[in-house]
Amino acid sequence: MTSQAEENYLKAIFKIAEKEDKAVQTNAIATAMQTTAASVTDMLKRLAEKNLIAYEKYRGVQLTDAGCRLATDLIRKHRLWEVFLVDKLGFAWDECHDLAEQLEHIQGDNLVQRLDTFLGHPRFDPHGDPIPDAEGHWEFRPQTLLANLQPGEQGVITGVQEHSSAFLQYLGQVGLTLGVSLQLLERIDYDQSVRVRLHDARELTLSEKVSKNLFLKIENT
Amino acid sequence: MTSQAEENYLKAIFKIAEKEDKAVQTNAIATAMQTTAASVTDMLKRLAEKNLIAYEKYRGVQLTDAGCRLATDLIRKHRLWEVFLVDKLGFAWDECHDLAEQLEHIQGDNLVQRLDTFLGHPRFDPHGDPIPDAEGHWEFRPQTLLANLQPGEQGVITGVQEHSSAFLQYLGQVGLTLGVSLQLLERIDYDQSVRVRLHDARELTLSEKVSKNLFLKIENT
DNA sequence: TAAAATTTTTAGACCAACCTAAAAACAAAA
DNA sequence: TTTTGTTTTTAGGTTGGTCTAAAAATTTTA
Repeated sequence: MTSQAEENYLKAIFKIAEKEDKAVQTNAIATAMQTTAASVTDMLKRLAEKNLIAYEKYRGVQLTDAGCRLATDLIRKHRLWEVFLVDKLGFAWDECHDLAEQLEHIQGDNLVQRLDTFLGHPRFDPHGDPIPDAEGHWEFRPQTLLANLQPGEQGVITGVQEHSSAFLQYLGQVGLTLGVSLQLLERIDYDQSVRVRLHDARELTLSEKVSKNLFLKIENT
Repeated sequence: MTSQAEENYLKAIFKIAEKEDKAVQTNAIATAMQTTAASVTDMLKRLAEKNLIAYEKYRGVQLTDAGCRLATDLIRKHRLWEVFLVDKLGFAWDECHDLAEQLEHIQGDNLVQRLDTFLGHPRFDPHGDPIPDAEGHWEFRPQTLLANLQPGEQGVITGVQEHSSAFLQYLGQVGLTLGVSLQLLERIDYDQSVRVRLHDARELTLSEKVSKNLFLKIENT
């Protein structure tokens, strides 16, 4: 019905639309998919033909309900497979993305549902991103960037904004993973870096870049 | 490196070569892949170009060492995924083939190895077929068709010759799955059907067709 | 061994998905 | 409002994988 290429476009469009609430532009898709604008235009015509997007020449695109549903299902599959790879197969959280990118395209009755059950209906993936349920809905979880914490405030790591391998590997190395709780000691005015204390009393200095990509749920002390 | 289509051809060639020990013919591949001889010829050229098969016009093909290795790896992956689907996700043994057919093409460092470990290094898949090890080797397991048992002889079900959904479903319905032990009571001369007694004392009559597709390991009584 | 039947290959075409280069539409600035 | 610059689309081409129909090679039969 829908090819892997089509699915990848739908997912890319969904993710761009999530951030900016306006029609998604051809170039934005081209950049996200690492391809050319011409190729994107080609594909947009196909997707419009299948009523998965609303496409007006030169005006950008929007997912239709059907397209949106398909994209959400893909994200659900992707994130469930990531949980499988990390929780069951023991991959690190920076190693699972490319594999999940392939696994999300596997088609079969009941597969997702059975996988979900097997994994214990997880609601978040290994990066803290929410997993849509079978109806395509997910709950909003309030979380704050470490960069926005006040000195003295304490929180537990709930997710990352950037998903690059380099960032995830770095976090893993210094012991910052989901569920770790930490307290903001001080913010250095000069470069906006922050000093934090971990649960085990270890102290770390984190750059502004790190603090702007790390989500926490603030805890009352 | 190798596309899914190429991989499927290699696997088909491997499976045909396994049965008949001579060069594999174009038509045999076409039949197995449900495609045309012309398409097969096209693909054979590509595979020969990549040194995965030895191809001589009009003379059929043989897998090279590289091609054979690739095919064996695919079979390993296919069968490991089948174990996953049945043992972990709870699919029936007649439901897992199509999914495994997709999953076997997933590429990633360590994936197969980790999956193998997670599953506890199974040596046989849910249909009793042997799973090649990481080096591509598998052991031969002596087994006999139910049709070749002598009255009075007893055995435990170790596999099936036919893998059709209809056959597997039928077996499941009458309680014949891997590991079930049974004794051959008598063979009816008229139609070569057989009467067997199961471990739980239940008696069944099985057609010749069934008895010629069911493997057992003979047990000494 | 020649004719008939079968198998295999070539020739030519199609589709999905991509590309580059050029043209067209739109947006911004002078 | 005309020019300039950016974005998007079109035009035309490539590749992998498929197809049908026709030609060529091989095998079987007479």
